[in-house]
Amino acid sequence: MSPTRSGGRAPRATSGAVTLSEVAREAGVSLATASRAINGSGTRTVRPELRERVLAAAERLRYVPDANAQAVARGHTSAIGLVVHDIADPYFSTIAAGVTEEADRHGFAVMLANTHHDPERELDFVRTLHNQRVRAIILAGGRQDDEETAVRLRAAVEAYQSAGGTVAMVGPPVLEVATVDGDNARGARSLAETLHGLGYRRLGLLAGPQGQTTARERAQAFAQRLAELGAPVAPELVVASSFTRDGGYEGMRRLLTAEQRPEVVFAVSDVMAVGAMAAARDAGVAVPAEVAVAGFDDIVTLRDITPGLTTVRVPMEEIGRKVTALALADPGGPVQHLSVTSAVVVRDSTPPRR
Amino acid sequence: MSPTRSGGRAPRATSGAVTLSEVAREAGVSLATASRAINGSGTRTVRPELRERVLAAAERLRYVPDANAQAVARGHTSAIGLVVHDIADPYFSTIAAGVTEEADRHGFAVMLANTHHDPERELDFVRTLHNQRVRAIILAGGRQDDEETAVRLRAAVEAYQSAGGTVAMVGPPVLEVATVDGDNARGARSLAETLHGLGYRRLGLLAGPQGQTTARERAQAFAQRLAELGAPVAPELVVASSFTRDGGYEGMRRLLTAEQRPEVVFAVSDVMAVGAMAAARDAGVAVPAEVAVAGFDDIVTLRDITPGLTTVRVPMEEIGRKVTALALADPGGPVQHLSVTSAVVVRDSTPPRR
DNA sequence: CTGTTAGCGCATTCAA
DNA sequence: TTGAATGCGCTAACAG
Repeated sequence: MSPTRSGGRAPRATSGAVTLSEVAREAGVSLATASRAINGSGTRTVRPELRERVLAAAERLRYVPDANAQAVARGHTSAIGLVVHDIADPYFSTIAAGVTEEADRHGFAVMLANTHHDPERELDFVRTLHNQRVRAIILAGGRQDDEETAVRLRAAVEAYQSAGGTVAMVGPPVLEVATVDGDNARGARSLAETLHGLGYRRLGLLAGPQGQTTARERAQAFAQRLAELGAPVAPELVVASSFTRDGGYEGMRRLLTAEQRPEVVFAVSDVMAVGAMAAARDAGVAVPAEVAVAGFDDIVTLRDITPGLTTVRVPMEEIGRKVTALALADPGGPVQHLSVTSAVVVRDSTPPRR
Repeated sequence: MSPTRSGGRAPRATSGAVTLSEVAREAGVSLATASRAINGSGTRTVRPELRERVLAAAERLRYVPDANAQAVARGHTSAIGLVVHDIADPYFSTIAAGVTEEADRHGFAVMLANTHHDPERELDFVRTLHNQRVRAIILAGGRQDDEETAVRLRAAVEAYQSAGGTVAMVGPPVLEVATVDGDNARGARSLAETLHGLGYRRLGLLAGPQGQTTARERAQAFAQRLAELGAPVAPELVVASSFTRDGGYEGMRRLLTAEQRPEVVFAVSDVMAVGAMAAARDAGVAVPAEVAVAGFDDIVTLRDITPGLTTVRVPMEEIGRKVTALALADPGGPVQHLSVTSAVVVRDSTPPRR
């Protein structure tokens, strides 16, 4: 049985997968040598000739290493977890694109978890990802302030961390966890200044779900800056709703029934803004002639709508890349907090007033 | 050392993760019993009292099972892989939403792979997912006809399959692999009929990348049906381009320079249609007054644009759910081929003509 | 019903 | 440089 023989067909592995020891046997070397030849981690201590032989055998047998077994043996995996509220939402899917890209660069696989805005499922997923022993977990949704589950979530996160996992999230800096800030507060302030500068004085606010950090940050910073500028948002012109198209639609409907209609409405996300514009249209109120509209995010898919939507550009893909880089950074170092830069983009939906 | 004692703090696992044997010791039972108590797979053969004790110990120690070790021991994982061309594209992210939902129902984690339309990376990802030993791989992008890599991709897929993996894809039925058809051909034919019925006779076609099944299916069926109806698309009014907003933009620019401008332009995706509308706008050509536009997909985020975009609604989330169900179906059964139903949605971008 | 034991596929230490 | 042996965390026969 000369090991170098290669005429016959590859043996049919009845059990399905080919194992390293089969490769070793086929190559006529020991299991250890085969292991070293195939991944050569660290010290490459295997004679070229043997290495060739092993690689050839692996190729012939269509050997594919078993990442699970490697994980058990090595004590760590090559996967990270990504938790989003709604992968169908362009905001999150764009972040996801950045995450997969960066993870790819580092040779990591990405496990995707979609919570559908359910804190309970977010909790479950942290456990699931812990269970999968992912090297790091990225929490892309804004924190929810639901005290109920927040505490349990924190517990799950801590359990994961104390087991050696790294956590990174998108949002304002918090202790013990690396963060990438989306620059929401500053962006919202800038937008407030811009609208004020354009001449708007009576402003409406579709504030989104106030339990969510992202929405609240944007809404609060916006309102605060306006107050500083001497044009505070009237309480009856602030409406909370869900972070969706329908949330924007319903919110706008309510705003349009106010005794004094706002001159401009700021929706805390582009998706909501689109809903708001639809509501105005359905109500026979012209945008921007009768009511101007502004959003937040600068979703790519929405850059071509008419009238062009004034918004705050958030570099979502960059956020995804950065948060992944943090998640994969040396666990030894200090907890890092990065941020990106948002920028107001003025388009036709908010023409200069008076 | 009474096992029931519980006063002290949970032992600090210096190595990070808590193992099953630690739980067993803490509970004063054997490793096997702990294993049975915690997952009770199949026959639940453990006395309630002991079970309680084990569960309590696990809780106290914050034990989280190691899915990798379980995978090695059991011989299979509880994860599936999803390969998409571009997760930031609403088409794919919505399919992904359906996939995660269904996978979740079955207790499977989802590994996301984003190819960025690169066939080479698609190939790599199939290997990576094979390497991760995912139970099934879902190929969500349309097949590419690039002979070069197509052959290698098929080889990788076959290697994965012969190792026991299941493959399911979105697209027209092909051998050896479960498929869910997006009803592209029928949808495109219906749209052709609809536009013809509205009075359009000179039609333009933004055909997308002809190397991709999805785009080609839509374009071909559309053109063919129009030919049958006696209104064939003029060759100079067919332009191939990328499956993106910019592809639609550039394509439309070219169409607008034709000696005889088309009455209506069908872009094989909504995203392209939006680009096309932008191009018309930038060229000072009114939509739909001077040129009508139709798309395909009925992307949710684009349902509120003005003028409302006539399109073909594709139930992407349903596709995601179904293809996942197929991927997770009993591997023993015959290869299944499902399909979903698309439907033409007429909006303002294609008003009746003459 | 419970414990003992033998792997699962692979990495790695320790000798040779 | 190479091989034999050990162990990773867990499941699954196999005996009691």
